[in-house]
Amino acid sequence: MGITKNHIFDDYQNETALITKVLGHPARISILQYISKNEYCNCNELVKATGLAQPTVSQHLSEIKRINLLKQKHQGKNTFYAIDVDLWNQYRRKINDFFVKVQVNCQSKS
Amino acid sequence: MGITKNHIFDDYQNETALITKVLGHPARISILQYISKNEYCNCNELVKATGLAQPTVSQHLSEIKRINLLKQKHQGKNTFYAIDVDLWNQYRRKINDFFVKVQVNCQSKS
DNA sequence: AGATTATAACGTAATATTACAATAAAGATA
DNA sequence: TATCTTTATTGTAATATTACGTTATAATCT
Repeated sequence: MGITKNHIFDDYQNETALITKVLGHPARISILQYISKNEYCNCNELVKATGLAQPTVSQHLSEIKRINLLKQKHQGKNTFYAIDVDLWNQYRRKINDFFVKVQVNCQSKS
Repeated sequence: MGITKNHIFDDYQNETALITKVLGHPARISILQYISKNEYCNCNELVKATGLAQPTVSQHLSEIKRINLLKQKHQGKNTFYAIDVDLWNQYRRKINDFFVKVQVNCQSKS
């Protein structure tokens, strides 16, 4: 149906999947790389960096905002973006922990 | 268009996105958790564990196979699944490195 | 004021994803 | 052989995603 049955999974599974889903597109990987190297860049820079049209970049930024990873500063007509490093680090630990847990489970069998 | 422009991104970006994309669904998180705890389980067990229909589980297994994370043993009518722990560990490092790189970039600015 | 710039929002086409019923295939069992 | 079991495949409906043209909004510049 194209619709995910989130209700049959637990919070941990849904949250883990949501974070990885947001990272699951090369444009968003590219955008995150660029913002990390150019703190408080604007949308136009990201358009140039990714090679995508402005509305497309804007849409990807919205996806990244869905998990609150972006800090925004408005200055005149510009909007500047930066990564929320604390949250980024939390997500890093969360995803890495998932990997480690699965790995430990596997290894306790062999 | 629903079609990702992979060609405008580099291999690193595409690979990172592909791994996270595969993890980006709660059913696949659930499946990986279950297989890790029950090495060489079969499809029926996963159907029970996830609460999804058998063809849906089969489809999710295919997605996970796309990045070669599953080892299969055929025994009679059964197919048993296990996680390729070495590859899993490689992917863990790859994704964690991405997180760390972005984080380091961010922190070198502040 | 009128033009320009930056970004978000809207609309929409093309494609992808999710989910499952029905079926197929292949081995096991009665 | 006929039936049952297990899993993959096919087909399909519903929904989501990706991408971008167009438009709206808001600020800046001439």
